[in-house]
Amino acid sequence: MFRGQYIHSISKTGRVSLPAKFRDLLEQKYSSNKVIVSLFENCIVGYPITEWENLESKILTLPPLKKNTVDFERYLIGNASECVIDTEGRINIPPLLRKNLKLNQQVVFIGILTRFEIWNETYWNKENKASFKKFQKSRDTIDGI
Amino acid sequence: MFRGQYIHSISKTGRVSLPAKFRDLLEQKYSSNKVIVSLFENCIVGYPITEWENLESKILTLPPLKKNTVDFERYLIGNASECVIDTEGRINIPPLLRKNLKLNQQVVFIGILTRFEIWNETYWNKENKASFKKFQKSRDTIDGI
DNA sequence: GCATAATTTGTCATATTTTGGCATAAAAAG
DNA sequence: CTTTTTATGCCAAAATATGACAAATTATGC
Repeated sequence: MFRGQYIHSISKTGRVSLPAKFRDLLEQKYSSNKVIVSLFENCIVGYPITEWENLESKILTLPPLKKNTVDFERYLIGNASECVIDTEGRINIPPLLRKNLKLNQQVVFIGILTRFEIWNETYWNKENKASFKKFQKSRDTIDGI
Repeated sequence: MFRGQYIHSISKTGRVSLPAKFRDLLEQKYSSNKVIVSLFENCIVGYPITEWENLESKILTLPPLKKNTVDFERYLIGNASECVIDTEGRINIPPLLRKNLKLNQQVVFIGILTRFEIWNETYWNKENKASFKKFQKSRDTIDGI
């Protein structure tokens, strides 16, 4: 499972190292050197390819031309990109995602079970403050825990 | 699967490079250098031939003289056109589609699983702003995901 | 039906971007 | 403190996007 927070540098071309623990997990649990990244709220989400394909196969069962489906797909798939992890453990974040989220200099990786997020450091500091309030609300309304 | 966004230039004659990832997919998964393009909402949709034929065979099961069917067919099929991908990876967008959507200078490609879209950049920038809101609505209302 | 003009297509050339991999700095582990 | 692992700057090589132009095709007028 992905867990924890890590701060890394991102290059001008959008290249960034994955945290070593994430790489180990991808290699050992998922036997894969690929992840899919997409846009989600104010950050990037990254999924191991098998986890992402699960999601896609569900999406493929939706009626493909209905407005609701297209709106959903256009955002989540339209912002997605397959990233190959190179021999140095790095991936490239596509230009438009980078621009959108102002990813330059320092970014924060956050592991969340089957996925991870990548934040602009400044955005993350803000979000993290708001995060506690959101958590307080959700803990009481969430089902099954 | 088609995924992600790419900005490309379109020439005065309507010639435009497909994103390299799209070309690779067409070659490897679909073994084809042809796509079908048509009009959809405020953009062009492009399909690999086999995916398009899937769609057509579904359409052929509809009651052929019902108003709803004819309206649907006239638009989607009536605007469709086959495009051959040249050795440099480019296609030609037919003049009427180009005119209709004001495709000149910069266009945006958006990959959506089995198909892709081509937008006038300015239109897309507008739509993209609305897109996140639409996503927010659809993510909570869509079934099974 | 033929000659000319207009448009489209094929191919080359090149600027730009992306990728691969070495080398070193920084951090972590022993 | 030493060794190992990890992160990242750097540069050469490869891939990509696209302008330019000649050849081929299509359209138009006589």
